[in-house]
Amino acid sequence: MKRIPQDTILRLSSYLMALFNISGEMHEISSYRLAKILGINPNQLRKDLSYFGKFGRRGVGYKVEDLIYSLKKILGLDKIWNVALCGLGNLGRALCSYKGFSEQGFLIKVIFENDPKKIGRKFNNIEVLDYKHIEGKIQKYNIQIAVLAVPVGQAQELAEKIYNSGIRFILNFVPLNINLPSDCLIRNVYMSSELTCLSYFLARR
Amino acid sequence: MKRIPQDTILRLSSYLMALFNISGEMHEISSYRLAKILGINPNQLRKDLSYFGKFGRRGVGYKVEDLIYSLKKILGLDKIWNVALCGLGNLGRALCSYKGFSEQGFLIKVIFENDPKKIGRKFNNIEVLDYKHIEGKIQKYNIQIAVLAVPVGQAQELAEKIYNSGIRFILNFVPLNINLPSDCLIRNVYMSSELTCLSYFLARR
DNA sequence: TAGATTGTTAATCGATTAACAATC
DNA sequence: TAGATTGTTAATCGATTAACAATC
Repeated sequence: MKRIPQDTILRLSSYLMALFNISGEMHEISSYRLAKILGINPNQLRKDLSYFGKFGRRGVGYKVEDLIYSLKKILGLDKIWNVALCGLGNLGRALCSYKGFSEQGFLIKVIFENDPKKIGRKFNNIEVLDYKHIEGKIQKYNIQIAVLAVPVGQAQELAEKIYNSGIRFILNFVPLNINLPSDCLIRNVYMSSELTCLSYFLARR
Repeated sequence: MKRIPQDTILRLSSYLMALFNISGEMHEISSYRLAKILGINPNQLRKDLSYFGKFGRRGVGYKVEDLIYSLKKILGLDKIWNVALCGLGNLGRALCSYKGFSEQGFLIKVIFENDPKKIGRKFNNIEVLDYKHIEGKIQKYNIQIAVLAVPVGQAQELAEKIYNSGIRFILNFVPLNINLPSDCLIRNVYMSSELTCLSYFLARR
């Protein structure tokens, strides 16, 4: 199979999102209509899908339920993934309570902290453990993904601990470019950068 | 000036982030070293900067403090922007308490909600008001940016209200493609899509 | 001066869009 | 059948990378 751009994967995810949102109202949809909802080019939508197979009927379009099913499978959302949340600050607590994650099969199984006041308690019925115990607990809970929501100063060191415990998939909310070997996939969510992007255009409006 | 790619703006923001993180330790830095920290090509860094002028010294590199100053100015971070937060759920509360925003000059001035239990109170010393009053309050507080963190079902209607009140810059956390006239700039933060991207590669590992 | 590094143009690469035969 | 829409190849477009003269 040809190498698939990471942007394609992100778009597939947005197609799925849009399909969820219309699934109550529509049974079938054409690439043209779906692309319009998403504000993109229908050719791109079809091209993205074509990397993975044929999902529509010529002259008709796509069955919404079928395409949802196919996309979930392509994206690995037909499985359950176990997640470790690192950092139980404001953002960590919000992420922990966020329904969107569990609905998609991402389950937060354990929380890591270094604040003695938080360690040993539970949050949302999830154990809050000391950073020190990461290694063993990653195995115990069969964690595949780590979510980083700690202060900037702690992030790099913690990321290395996580890497050494065997984790290779990280969702990073810390405004810092984390340095790990290239076999580790890191997706960065830089919220301030998004605002900054708005700021740039605001200043030139 | 040549049209500047939006990706360039996002990268400039990441350069600034990296410079903040090293500003305590280094006085000068070359494009080569800075690019290495960021995991990108130094040519790209120089190219991105070249859209806006000359910021380094040949044979030497860039003064960290100077480049920070220049980037802040380019990105409009030398100004204060007033923000309205819509939705005081888990995510809304986290965003409201997030230091990263205010540090960069993004000040949340008012919060909008439709839950009668929340309306009329204060959160972090910020007024929580009814959606109904958006129009007038946007003017009163001189708001430039709206942050959307409401349930999916309310987002489109609310976005239209915001648009009609004159806002043209939106940071959207709702997993929905919001449809507004093209003179409105919307940056989407789809947190689930980021996890989904990890899921895709996990499933194929 | 010699070495280093910028700013910028040119070359390459990849992604998006257009076009259209296949087919429902 | 005629109209619609897919799947896919080819053309275009833009972004990234390479290269190098300018210059500190």
